[in-house]
Amino acid sequence: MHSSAEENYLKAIYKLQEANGEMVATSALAQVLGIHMASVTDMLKKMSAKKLVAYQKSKGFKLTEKGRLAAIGIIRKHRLWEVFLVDKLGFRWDEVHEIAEQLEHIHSQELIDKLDAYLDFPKADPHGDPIPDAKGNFALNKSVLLAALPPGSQGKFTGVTDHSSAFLNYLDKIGLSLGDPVKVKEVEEYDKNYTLMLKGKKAVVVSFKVANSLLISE
Amino acid sequence: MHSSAEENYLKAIYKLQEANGEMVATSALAQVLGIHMASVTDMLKKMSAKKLVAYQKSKGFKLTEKGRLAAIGIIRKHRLWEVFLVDKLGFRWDEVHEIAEQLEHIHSQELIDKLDAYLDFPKADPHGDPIPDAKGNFALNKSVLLAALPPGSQGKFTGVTDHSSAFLNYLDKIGLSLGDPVKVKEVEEYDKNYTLMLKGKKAVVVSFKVANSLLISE
DNA sequence: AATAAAAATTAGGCAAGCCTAATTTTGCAA
DNA sequence: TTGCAAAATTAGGCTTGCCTAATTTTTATT
Repeated sequence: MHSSAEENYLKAIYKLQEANGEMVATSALAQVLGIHMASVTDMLKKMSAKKLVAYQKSKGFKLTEKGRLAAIGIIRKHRLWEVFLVDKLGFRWDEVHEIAEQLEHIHSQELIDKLDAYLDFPKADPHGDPIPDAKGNFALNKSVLLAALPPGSQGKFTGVTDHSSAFLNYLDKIGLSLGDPVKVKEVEEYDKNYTLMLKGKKAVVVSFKVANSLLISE
Repeated sequence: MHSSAEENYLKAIYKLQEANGEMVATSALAQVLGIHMASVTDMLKKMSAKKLVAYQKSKGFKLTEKGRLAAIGIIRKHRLWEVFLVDKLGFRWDEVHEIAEQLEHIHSQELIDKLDAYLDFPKADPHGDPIPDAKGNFALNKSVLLAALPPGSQGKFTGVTDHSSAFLNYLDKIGLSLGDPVKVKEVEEYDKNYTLMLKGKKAVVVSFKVANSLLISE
């Protein structure tokens, strides 16, 4: 079994690879984990020895297949627990991240299998992030950033790329929830503000920063 | 916040005090925690500095009020999670201890409050052990050991003092479940075997060892 | 190619929690 | 009361995962 520290490295490396391509730098990892580079070098040496990551001289490192599967397992646990916290316990979507960060390190395959079944095999967490199945496969979601859509486009709001409480609360405030239909009415050239039509013909104007944090599908 | 190691000490000390009276010995703690005495001495020095336990020269040590409340909080979490695992996820009563040992160390007061409400404020865990409320109070249960009852007595089976899988599975096998009525039909003087009448007029003969692990109320 | 800045690694340390071995303290029996 | 055994503590060490400071390697710029 892996330690919590190792699991946090695995998750962080996985996410960095997702976001920035193949190879991950020591400095990038240090930054997202909030620790010093020397510590990262240390830990990666140990994780290399365990065949969880592979170095490539002066190019960085990446997860091995073993490491990738372990990382997906942790992400699966995190997201299932988030669903539990919101759907069953009644937490708000901006409150669950820290608790799930702890729960994701509980070691019991049977627990996760039963939790998954209890939640009725959800495909996404409360922020729209996809949940891999027990075999590590994601039901692929072909969402795009709202900021990439031209005026006139429409679709369904299915995820966020900014998971901060501040952002999630902002969405609550303008009345935008996961699954809602969204139409891009107008894009102001000058400041890139987006005018959106929401459910119930409600028009809202959001900044590019916001448009760049919303994922749209369909 | 306390570390998992500290929490395990707190829980162990609490249980030893419950079972054997006030003062707890280094050796007893080392034994139940499965570690060496020197390690216990180390840790207790640290926990003393934090005012979680109080030494009494050459008499042993005991929990301070602060330590007692912390211990009860951990026991509360452990038992609530056990209820969740059995009632919601469908685990058997002999399977939940190890998983709850991990879950009890999750730090979030709000999580426990919501879990408690979600489970409808249970008063006992799947083994009949009482669950303290949010203020640390146990709804007192005045159960007695079956082995202390004379022939002819009857009551309800409300708890066990042996939590091993082997014992719990044995109870399943003879068809005895928490809450069932039990009557002591006969006690054999020679070998102290107990003949019990269970639900549906089923008679079973159990050893003294078994009678000594069953708690009866009412 | 020279060199400065950025990235990475090495070296040495620290706290938590455990260990073994050695020593001291305590308690009980003769 | 002595003396031995059990209990407890001290001393020194180890691993994990982090730290700072110093050094080396890489990369980018001129």
